[in-house]
Amino acid sequence: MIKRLTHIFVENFQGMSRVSIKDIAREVGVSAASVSLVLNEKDEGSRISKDLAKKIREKAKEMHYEPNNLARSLRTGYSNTIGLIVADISNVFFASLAFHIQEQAEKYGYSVIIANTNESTLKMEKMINVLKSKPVDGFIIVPTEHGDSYICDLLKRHTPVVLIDRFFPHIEISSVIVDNYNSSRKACEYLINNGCRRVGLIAYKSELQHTKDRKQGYIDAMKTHGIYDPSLVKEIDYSTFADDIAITIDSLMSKENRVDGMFFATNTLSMAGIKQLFEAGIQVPRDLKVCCFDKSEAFDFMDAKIPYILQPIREMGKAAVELVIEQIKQDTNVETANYKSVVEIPARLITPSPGNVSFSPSS
Amino acid sequence: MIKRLTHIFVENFQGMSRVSIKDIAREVGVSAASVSLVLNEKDEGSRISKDLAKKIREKAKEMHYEPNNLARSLRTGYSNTIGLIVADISNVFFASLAFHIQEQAEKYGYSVIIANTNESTLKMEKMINVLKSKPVDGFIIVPTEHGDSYICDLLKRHTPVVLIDRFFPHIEISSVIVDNYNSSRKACEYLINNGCRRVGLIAYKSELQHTKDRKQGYIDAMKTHGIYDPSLVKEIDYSTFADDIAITIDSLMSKENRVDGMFFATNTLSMAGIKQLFEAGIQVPRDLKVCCFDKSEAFDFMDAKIPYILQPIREMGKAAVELVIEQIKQDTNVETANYKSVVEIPARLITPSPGNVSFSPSS
DNA sequence: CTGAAAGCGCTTACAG
DNA sequence: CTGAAAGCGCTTACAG
Repeated sequence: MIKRLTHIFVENFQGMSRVSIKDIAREVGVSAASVSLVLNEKDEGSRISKDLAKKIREKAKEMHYEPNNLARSLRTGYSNTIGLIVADISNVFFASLAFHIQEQAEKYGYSVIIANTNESTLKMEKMINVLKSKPVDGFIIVPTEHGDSYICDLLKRHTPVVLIDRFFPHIEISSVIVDNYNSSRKACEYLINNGCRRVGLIAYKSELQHTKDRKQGYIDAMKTHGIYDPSLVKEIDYSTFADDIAITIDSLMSKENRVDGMFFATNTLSMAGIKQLFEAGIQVPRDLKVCCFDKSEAFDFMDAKIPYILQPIREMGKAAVELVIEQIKQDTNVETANYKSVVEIPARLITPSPGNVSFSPSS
Repeated sequence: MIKRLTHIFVENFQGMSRVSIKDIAREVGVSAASVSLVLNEKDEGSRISKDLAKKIREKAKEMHYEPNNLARSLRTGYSNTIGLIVADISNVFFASLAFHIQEQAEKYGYSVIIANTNESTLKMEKMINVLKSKPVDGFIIVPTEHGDSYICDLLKRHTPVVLIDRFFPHIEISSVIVDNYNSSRKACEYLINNGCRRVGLIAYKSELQHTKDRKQGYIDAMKTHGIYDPSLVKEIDYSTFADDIAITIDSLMSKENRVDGMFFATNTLSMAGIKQLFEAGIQVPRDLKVCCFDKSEAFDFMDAKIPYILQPIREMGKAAVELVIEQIKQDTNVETANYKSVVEIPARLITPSPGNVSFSPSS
C-alpha cells in the first residue's frame, strides 16, 4: 500500500526537522552532548559556560532546529502524551470533557491524543493498543460496559491509567466520577418535594456502576417516601434507544402507569425523551414534571425551565489529568505506589427557582 | 516537574513492550534481522523457510511481543498517524467529522490524533508543532481565520496537509469543502420560491472563504430576484455571538426591517437563533420562514420542519483521508507531485416537502 | 569543564 | 538462505 521509498521519504519526512543535534554541534564546534545539555536546560551545574550555551542556543534557532521527539522518547522512555479514550466523541458531554482534559494537560506540558470507541469494547481494546504503541505515557479512559478485563491487563502492566465518568468497583483503579447516587437521589427528591407521586425513571440498561448508582438513587428516594413502584423503572438498550424511547414514554404516560414526573438518567436520553414528549404534545411541567442528569440543549426550546444535574466537567478533567500524571511520575519501585484513589466530585442540582440547590455530601 | 528516574521509569514504561525483537531472536536462535523480516511479512522471497517463519511467529506470540512503533518510526521515517486539527471539538459538526475521519483512516491502517484549536490561530500553530513532533505523517486541518501563513509554512516543508470545511483560495493546497456558494444560493431561492421577499442573512463575520461564499450565494439569489437589501445582511462576531444573536434577531424583526425569511449560515448560529426566536415567541413558519446551513438539534423541538443544507460529512472525511494519504505516499522527488486538488462535494437541501431537493452542479 | 561512546528497538543494505 | 553491522536522533553515565 505504501511505497517504501525510504530514503527519499525520510528526506521529505525529516524536512520537518532535518537539522539534528549533530549538525548544530558541528557548526558550533562542540560535541552533540553539549548541545543536548544546553537545549534541554541541563547546563545548570555550570558545566557549560554561559557564553557557549548562548552560542549554541543561537545557532539552534538560526538553523531552525526542532527536536525529534521520537528519538527523545525512544531514549528517555516517555512521550509526554496522554491517551484519552472516550466512548462517544459526538456526545457533547464527552466532547466537552475532552476539551477540558486537553486544557489541563497542557498546563503540565502534556499533549492529549483522543480516540473514540463508539461504546464498543472491541474498539476500546484496539485503540488502547494503538495509543500504547504511539506511545502514550498514560491513559484517561471512559470505559465501555464490558471493558473491565482489558483495563485489568493495563493495570497488570503498570500502565498509568485513570477511569473517568464510569468506573469498576471491583478493580483497584484510580477513577474520577461524580456522586451519581446522591445526585440522582436529590434530583428525585426534588421532584417529590414538588408534588410528584409517580416518578418514572428512564435509564440505559447497563451493568456499568454509574448507571446502577443513578438508578439506586432514584429507587431509594422513592422508597423513602413510600412511593416506589418498580413498573415505573424503564431501562433502554443503548443501541436501539432512538426507537425505544417513544414506546417507553408512551408506556409511562399510559393510563396504567400515568406518571406525574420523569427522571432521565443521561443527556442523550433526556434529549431524545424531551423531543418525544414534545411530539406527543405533552406540556412540561403542566402535564408532567421532568428532571435530567446533565443539561440538554433541548432545554433551550422549552417554556419550562427544567431542573437538571450539572456535572463539573472541568473539575473532573482536572482531577483525571492530575491523577494520571501522578502515576506517570510515580517511582514504581516504591511499594507505596497508590494506584487507587477514587475521586468523587459532587454535582449540583440546578433548579429554576428559588435558586440553585447545592448537594450536601452523603450522610 | 518530572522526576527523571530514567532506568526505573523505562522499566515501567517498557512494561508495555518489554520483549524486543532481540529477545525473540535469542530464544529461537536466529538473528534479529530474520525476526524483523518475518514479523513484518517481508519473508515472501522464500528467504526464510516456512517452518522457521512459523516458529518465529509462534515464539513472538508466546512471549507477548509487541512492536515498539517508536523505534520503527525512527527507523522508517513514518508513523502511520494522521493529525487532525479541528476548530471546535465541542461543535457537533466537527465531532462528527472527527468520527468519520477516524473510521476512514482506520481502513488504510492509519490512526488519527485529534487536537483542538478553539478557533485560535495561536493554538493551531502550537498544536501543529505538537503533532508534528509526535510525529504524524500528515495533517487534516480545519484552519482558523488567520492561519493561512502558518499553513504555508507547512507546505514549504512539504508536509502532507489537507484542509477541510474551510480553505484558502490564495494558497495552492488540497482542500475538501462543500459547494458553499451553490448550497447557500439554492437555500435562499427555496425561501424566495416559497413566498419570501425579505430574507435576512445571519452569518459570522469572517474572512474565511466558505463564509464569504455562503454570503455571496445568498446575495446573488436575492439580486437575481431583484430583492437584495444590504441592511438584511447581519454579520456576527464569533466570540460574542451568544450575546449578539438576540440583538441581531430583534433588529431583523423590527418594524424597519421586518423580514419574512431568515437564513442561518452555520449550525451554531441556527441553534442560537432558533432559541432566540422561540424565546421571542415568534412562530416558525407562520411568522417567519427559516432555512439553515447544517441540521440543528433545535429542529427536533419545533412544530415546523425546517429546511436545511445537509453536508455529506462522511464523504468529506473520506476524501480528506484519501488526499492526505496520497500525499504521504507521494514520491516528492517527482516534480509532478500534485499538492493541489480542491474537492468540492455537493451538499443537499433537505426540505419538508414535497421531497428532498437535490442540488445540481453550478452552471 | 567536555567529548566519545553506548544504547533505546527497530529495519535494511550488505557481505557472506 | 542468513547474520553482523550500521544507523535513525537523542540522552546520559563515564572517562578524561
